[in-house]
Amino acid sequence: MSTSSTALRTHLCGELRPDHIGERVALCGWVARRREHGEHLAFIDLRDHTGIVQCVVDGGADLRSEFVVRITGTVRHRPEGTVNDALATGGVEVGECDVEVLSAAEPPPFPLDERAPDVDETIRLRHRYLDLRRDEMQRNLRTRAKVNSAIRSAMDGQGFVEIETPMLIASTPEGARDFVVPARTRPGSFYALPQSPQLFKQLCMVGGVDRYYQIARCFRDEDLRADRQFEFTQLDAEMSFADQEDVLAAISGAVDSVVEAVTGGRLGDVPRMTWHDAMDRYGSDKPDTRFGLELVELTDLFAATGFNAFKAPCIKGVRHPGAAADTTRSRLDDLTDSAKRWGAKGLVWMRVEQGDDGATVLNSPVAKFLSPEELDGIVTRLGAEPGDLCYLVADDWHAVCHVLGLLRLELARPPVDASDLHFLWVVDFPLFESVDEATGRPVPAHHPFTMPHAEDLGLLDGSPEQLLKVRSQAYDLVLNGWELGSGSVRVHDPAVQRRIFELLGISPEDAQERFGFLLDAFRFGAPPHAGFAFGIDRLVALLLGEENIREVIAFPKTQSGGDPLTGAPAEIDPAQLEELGLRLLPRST
RNA sequence: GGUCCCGUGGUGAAGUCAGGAGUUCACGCCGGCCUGUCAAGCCGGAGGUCGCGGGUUCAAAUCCCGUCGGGACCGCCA
Repeated sequence: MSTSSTALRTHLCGELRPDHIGERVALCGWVARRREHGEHLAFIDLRDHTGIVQCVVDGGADLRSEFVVRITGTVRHRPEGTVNDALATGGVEVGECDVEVLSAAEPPPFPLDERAPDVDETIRLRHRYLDLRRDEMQRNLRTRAKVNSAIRSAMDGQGFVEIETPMLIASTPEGARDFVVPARTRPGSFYALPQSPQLFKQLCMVGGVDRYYQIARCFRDEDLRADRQFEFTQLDAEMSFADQEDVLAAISGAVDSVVEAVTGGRLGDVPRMTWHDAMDRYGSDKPDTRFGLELVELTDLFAATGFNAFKAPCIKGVRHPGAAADTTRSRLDDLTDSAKRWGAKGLVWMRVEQGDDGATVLNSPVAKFLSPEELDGIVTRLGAEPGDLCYLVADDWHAVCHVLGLLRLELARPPVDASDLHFLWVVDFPLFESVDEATGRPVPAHHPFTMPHAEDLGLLDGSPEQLLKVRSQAYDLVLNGWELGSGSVRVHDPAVQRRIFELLGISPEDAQERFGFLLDAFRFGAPPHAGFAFGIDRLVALLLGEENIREVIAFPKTQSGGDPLTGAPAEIDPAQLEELGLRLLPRST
């Protein structure tokens, strides 16, 4: 069946070309623009999802913006000198038009053209059905559909089976805050919406599925961001009898298909970096490797320093080449404030200048507290040259990396750019991200079913310091500083699982209570398995050069979680509450 | 939980720092003119509780407090 012709139309607006000249066509669409020249002539730009074509109405036309019309006419050459190269259809026009109004329309509340991105986003969202008519949004929706399609064929081709897992599941206290749904049939009980299909996909492995995937909607009740919505979509996958390499290869295959479908290019070999390197050099577990400004280790230079602020377990620096001239003092003060908000005790900045004797000197409020050797060391280690600005932070390793990592982004992060894609696997995540000072227990970096590195298993019985050295078989996919997704090899050995639960302070009773169904399943023969999930909203946004995933979601929510179109979230009828056995607390003021 | 920015006819902006008549610009809208335009053009017109509430002041879009809405970020997101 043709994708163009229907009962009401023979062609789509954007597909008319000189090849069609002479054909009598019927087009349907919206009046994008009209140029009326009195009662004798009018130009109507007719728009559908494929584009715009100019229709010439002799005798004028009483149409308004966004009227839905059916225009029947003849495709013809544009007269000499009136070809419009800005339009794909600009070589032709539709003449001898009969116009039938299918729906009249009120004037749109905002311009549906290239000016729309400047419009208050609330207004766009309140009238999202109008926003979606725009080229850019049509492109985004269709690219997203193409991505889903590419993912499905890539996963199908690799032997993965698409399985739908439930949306109404039991809440587990780990991870993000759950969205919760009251259970009418069991008052006082609640379902939760899945943060991910994690446990179900592992059950699929026990169920002999071998390779599972799902384009899965996930829900997390945490604060929203440019790259985070309450509900988002992941490619979720799991493989049996597989290790990390198998998973990376399979996911790379899917991402490669996506990149090819969207850009025509190929993914190529995705570089890898250990988590420790990522933190050490970029101050982030999702480093944006499109630009330099790497963190430079300086700790040893200050082993015997007299400067109290630098008597710290870790000191690192960042060099911002050539930034001295256009970085004002007030900007430096702002950066210092930011660094403090990010958790630093302070931020040391140094302007690199050329001294009278030609030597490189550091101009900084703290320079007088540092020895010549220390200053020389900074210059040498950072490779500082006159005109540069250098920033130093002293604290423990985590804090230094974190603050300089954020500073690095603040100083030099390039805008989203679809033509400059730096994919990166971050591997060897630690099993535990920290040790809780109050309880002395390690805090898991991933979920508690993450398999440690085989050679680090012995450290599980060691000191807290040794525990923090345990690497896990967990890995993230990063693109231009956005975490696209993560995965791990799962624990399938009951002894290892018991030990990890024990370390985390999860008693056998707790474990049974929370994940009993999974542990039970594992008792009946669990294959070694590993998996991954990546966020499709984020991937599509970055591939399209969008700074915000709302641009690739048909009906997204605002930062406060509202939908200006439907008014969600909304109060519900007291009768509904009654039926659910719920009563509202008085609002706190 | 926190930091910062924004809110002015339907839309986008200027005006706010430094208080003085709802002032201005562009688009859109309505009417008129117009036979080759393409963000058509020309002429005329309508349209605003300056988000909301309170305070200061002779006087508030402008200053102060609060609040609502939007955005970016930190925390949070196993």
